[in-house]
Amino acid sequence: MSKLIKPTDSELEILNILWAKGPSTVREVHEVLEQSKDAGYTTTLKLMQIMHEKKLLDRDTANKTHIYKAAVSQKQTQGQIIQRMIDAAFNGSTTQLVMQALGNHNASKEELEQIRQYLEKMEGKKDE
Amino acid sequence: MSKLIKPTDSELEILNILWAKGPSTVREVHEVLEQSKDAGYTTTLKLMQIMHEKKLLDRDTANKTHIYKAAVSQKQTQGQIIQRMIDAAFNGSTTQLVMQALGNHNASKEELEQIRQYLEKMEGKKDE
DNA sequence: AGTCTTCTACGAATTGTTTCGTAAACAAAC
DNA sequence: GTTTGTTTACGAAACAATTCGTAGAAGACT
Repeated sequence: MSKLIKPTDSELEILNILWAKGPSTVREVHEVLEQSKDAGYTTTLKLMQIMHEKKLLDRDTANKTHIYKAAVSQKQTQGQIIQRMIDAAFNGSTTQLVMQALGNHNASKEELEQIRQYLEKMEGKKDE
Repeated sequence: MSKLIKPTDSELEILNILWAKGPSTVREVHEVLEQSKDAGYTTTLKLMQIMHEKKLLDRDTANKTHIYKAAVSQKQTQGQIIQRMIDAAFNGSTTQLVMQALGNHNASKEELEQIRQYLEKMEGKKDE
């Protein structure tokens, strides 16, 4: 049984920062956040405290300035978000999602090639 | 400029029903909804009224029993949902999303083949 | 020690979503 | 025409997410 991870959009922004930077203080996270959105410091603090309550973040309170880090893996979180979206908006069809994503986005030749190779690797696995 | 479509999860459930069934009454939608969740009739009604205010649904009030239909296309809605998710959870990389989706889900050989063909068609287009 | 800054904690206001009770309009059935 | 059932409209309650002001603790600076 694996835990249900359902971050809100704001929470996901914070998780992204922590995944990229590793363990950080509220101030460090806030400084990154400030670049893209307009929010006060205590707003970021409160959000991260709530995320800690929800077990999305771990924190080290040994020092006055607490250190937070993601308590959920990027991969697992992405997996669950995708799955929910496939169920909610794509009638459960991964294929539909993938095609929509590719068709929508005007991927570069390099990207398409990368995906094609990945696909072949997977098809190969099926033959074993 | 195309309109921003941001349905909540509940709203998306209703959109899915209307996309599948076409124009329907509140009761018809509610009866489908009831199968998967537990909500009163007036809850469904209110949701659909709000969706009409938000221009997610059109309605025909010629008769006492109103007829609702989706005012946004499935394709456009799916496209926007995917794009938001790519930006919010996949660092803007469609490739990352596609690989995660494929890797996660254990797609069947047929599905993989279908996607591979789609890919080739796209790569072909790039050469024109 | 006293001042200044930084940080956490708390609580409240705001906003948005979801839920449903109740009433009024309307139609159908008796 | 009065009862019964279905529908819409309205309003309010319950809940969750977001925002931020304020207070107090902790440390740094002189």
